[in-house]
Amino acid sequence: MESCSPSPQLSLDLNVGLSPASPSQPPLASELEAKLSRMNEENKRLHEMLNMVIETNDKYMALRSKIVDSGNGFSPIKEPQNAAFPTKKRKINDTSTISINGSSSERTDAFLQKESPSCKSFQEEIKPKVTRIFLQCDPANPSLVVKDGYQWRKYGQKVTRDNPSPRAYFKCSFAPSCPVKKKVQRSAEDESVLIVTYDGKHNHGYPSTSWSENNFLSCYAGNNNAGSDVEIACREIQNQEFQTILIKQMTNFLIQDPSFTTALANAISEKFFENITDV
DNA sequence: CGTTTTTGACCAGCGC
DNA sequence: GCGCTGGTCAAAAACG
Repeated sequence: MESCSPSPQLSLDLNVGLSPASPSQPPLASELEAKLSRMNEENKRLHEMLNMVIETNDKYMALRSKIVDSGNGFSPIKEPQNAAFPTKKRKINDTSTISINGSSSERTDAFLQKESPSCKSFQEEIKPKVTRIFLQCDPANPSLVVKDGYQWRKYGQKVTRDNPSPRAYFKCSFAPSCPVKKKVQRSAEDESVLIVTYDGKHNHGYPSTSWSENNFLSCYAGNNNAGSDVEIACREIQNQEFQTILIKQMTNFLIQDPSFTTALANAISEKFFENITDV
């Protein structure tokens, strides 16, 4: 995953050790090892970034539930009755929702508003135990396999009432005692969107391999060119524009959540009044 | 031959 | 209690 290295450093490193007189000479083993170690470092870095995003999300969820618990005038909003997650029969666990889209933030926002009109990404009474992720994937590919770095064993598939696309059920098979399950289903409204619901928490470390992470990233970037998707995805993540979009998208989630903005306003005004009363 | 996937059957929760 | 539905089980098939 050489393209995942920070680009200025990469362009320098690639020329190290290459003799100008023999440009066609194959790279030395030491160079390959160096590249491999750089790739591993980059994988770690990306994984840390992913964890940071998840952590930030969890912190927000915890903050929100505290605000709701304290009776600040926020009422939990029920899960919308949408096609992918009907609520008629089963109690749906509180979920956090993360949308991952490599191409367009507007598209994801529009989808979320369409898919979950009342939730608009974070408007639910939420515990971090269940996480829902929206993935942009190739609609022509019928596979419900989402490579996210963990090992999953499929144990069931079911066509649900309100969605013609089957829902696949997976258990984490990396550790025999790991209780984590996930459900994968295409959105009834947009077949290019996979809805992945993670249930539970892994009781083992992240089985980090460059291959699995690369595959997750290739799906993450929503790119269909199998041969070069990893490189393109890595380039996209390194791309400042991509990171800007990611930050914008996270900011939009928070801004669009009226509960969050109200809570923020309350917190600011509280602090403001504290200062006034202190004087 | 071990692992994974498929798929029909079964179970449990919920509304009526 | 009954029927509907989502979730899980487990045997058979497929795969590497």
